[in-house]
Amino acid sequence: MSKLRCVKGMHDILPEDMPKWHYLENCYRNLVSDYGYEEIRTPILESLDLFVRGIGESTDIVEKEMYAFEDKGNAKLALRPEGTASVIRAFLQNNLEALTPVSKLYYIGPMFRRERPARGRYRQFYQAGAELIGIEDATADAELIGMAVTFVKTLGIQNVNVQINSLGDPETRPAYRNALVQFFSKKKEQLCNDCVRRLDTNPLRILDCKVEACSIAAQEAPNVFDYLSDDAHSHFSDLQQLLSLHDVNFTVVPTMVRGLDYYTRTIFEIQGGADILGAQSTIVGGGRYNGLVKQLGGRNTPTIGFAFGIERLLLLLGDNAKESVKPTVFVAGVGEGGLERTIRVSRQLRNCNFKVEAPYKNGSLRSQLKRADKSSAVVAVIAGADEALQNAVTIRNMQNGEQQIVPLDELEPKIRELM
RNA sequence: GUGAGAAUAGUUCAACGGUAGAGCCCCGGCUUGUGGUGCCGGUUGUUGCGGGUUCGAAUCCCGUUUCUCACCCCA
Repeated sequence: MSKLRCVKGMHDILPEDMPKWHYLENCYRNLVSDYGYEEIRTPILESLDLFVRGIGESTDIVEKEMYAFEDKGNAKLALRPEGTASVIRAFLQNNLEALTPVSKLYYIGPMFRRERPARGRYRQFYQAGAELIGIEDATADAELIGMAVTFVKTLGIQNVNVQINSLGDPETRPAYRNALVQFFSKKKEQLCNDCVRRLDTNPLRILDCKVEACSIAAQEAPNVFDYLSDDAHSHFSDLQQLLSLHDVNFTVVPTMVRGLDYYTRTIFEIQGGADILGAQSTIVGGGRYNGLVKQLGGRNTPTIGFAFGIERLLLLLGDNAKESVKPTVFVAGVGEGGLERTIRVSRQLRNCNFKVEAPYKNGSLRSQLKRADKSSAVVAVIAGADEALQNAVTIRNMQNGEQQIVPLDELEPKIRELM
C-alpha cells in the first residue's frame, strides 16, 4: 500500500517548525519596514511570457527549470521561479510609479523551480526579497546591500561573506562578451564540456566555473573592469566607498556572475554557513537591473533588489531563534457539572486573552492533569463542584504544584501572577 | 540532467539466508479531586513499491519511487 505523499521536492512545513518561520519573517518585515519598504503580494501563476522576457530565454531557470504548462483555455502559464519579474509586472500594471518617485517593495512567498532537490534546495521553496525601484545612484545599491547584511546579522548568522561585482551596462557588455568568446575559443581544449557549451550560451559563466582546468584557463581572461563605461566605473567605486558607511565588509570578485540575464552594473551575494549548506552556501543574491522595467514595457526605470531563500537561511538559525510561544492555561472540570464549568471558565479566560485548553469530555482529574501536562500548560484551573459553591476555582501552578482557591472575579490577575 | 549511498512499528534503531525485535512515544490501570518520577499491562509492521534467485528473502540480484550527498545550477 503506497502511502500518499507530496510530490518530489515539495515539503510540508509543520506546526513545530512554524515558530522559526515566524521569527524569521517577523525579523525581515520589521527590518525592511524600518527602511520604508512595503509588502506586495503577486499571483503565483503568471503568463509564461513574463518570465521568458524578464529573466531571459537562455537562462537555466527559463530553459529547463520552469513549471510551465497550458491551461484549459490554452493560455501559456508558469509557476513563478523568482519574485522580481512579478513585482515589476505588478508595479507597471498598477501604475505604482505614479504614486511616489521611488517605490520600495518587499515580498515573501513560494517560488518553483524544477531542479534536483538537495539540502536547502526544494522545488517549491520560499523566497523573500526587496526591490528598490527608481534610483540609479550607488547610494541605493549601498543601502540595499547594507539592509541585506543587517538582516542576516540580525538573525545571528556569523561569518558572512559579502561579494560584489559589476557587470557593466548593456552598451558595453557585448564588447566584453565578445572579448571573452575570443579568448576562450583559443583555449577550448582546456575547458570542461559545460564551459564549451557556455561559450555559446553564457560565456561570462565560464569565469565562475569550479572545474580547476577552467579556472586556470580563466586566469588571464579579459577583466570586466577594462570594459566598464566611465559611468559604470564611477558607480562601482562610489558603491565601494558607500558600503563602508553602512559598515559592510566586502570582497570584490570580478569573476562573479549571476544566473539571470537582467542584471546590470552591481551584483552581489552573501555567502555563509558553508559547513552546513555545502554547495548551497549562497544565502542572499541580488543586483541591479536597470533594463528590466523597460524590457517589460515600462519607462526606463533603474532598479535594484535582492532575494534570499528562507529554507536555506533557516538551516543556519540556532535553536533560540524562534518566536516565543504563548503559555497555556488548562481548564479541568471535576464533579457534577464539571464539563459545563470548563466551558464557562475557558470562555472567561479567552476573553482575557489567555491561551486556553479545555478537556472536551468528562474524565478523571488525573487524566485531565495529564493532558494539561502534555499541552505544557503553565497553570491548571480546576473547576470543581466544591469551589463552585463559593463561585470559585482552584488554580494550580504546574511547575511546583502549589494551589490556591480563587474567586472567579479575581481569576485573571491571579493567573497573570503565575505566567 | 550526471554520479554515489540510504529506506524495517508513530519515532530512533537491531535482526546480515532460517518464527521481525528493543528503547522512546502513545493508550489503560495502580489513583473518577491532583500531572511530571515509579510500578503493572496493552496496541503497533504486506520490512518504500514491483519483479527475480532460493526449500526459505528485511537480508542476495534487477527495476522503480522517495530521501540524502557530490556535480550542474541557484536562494
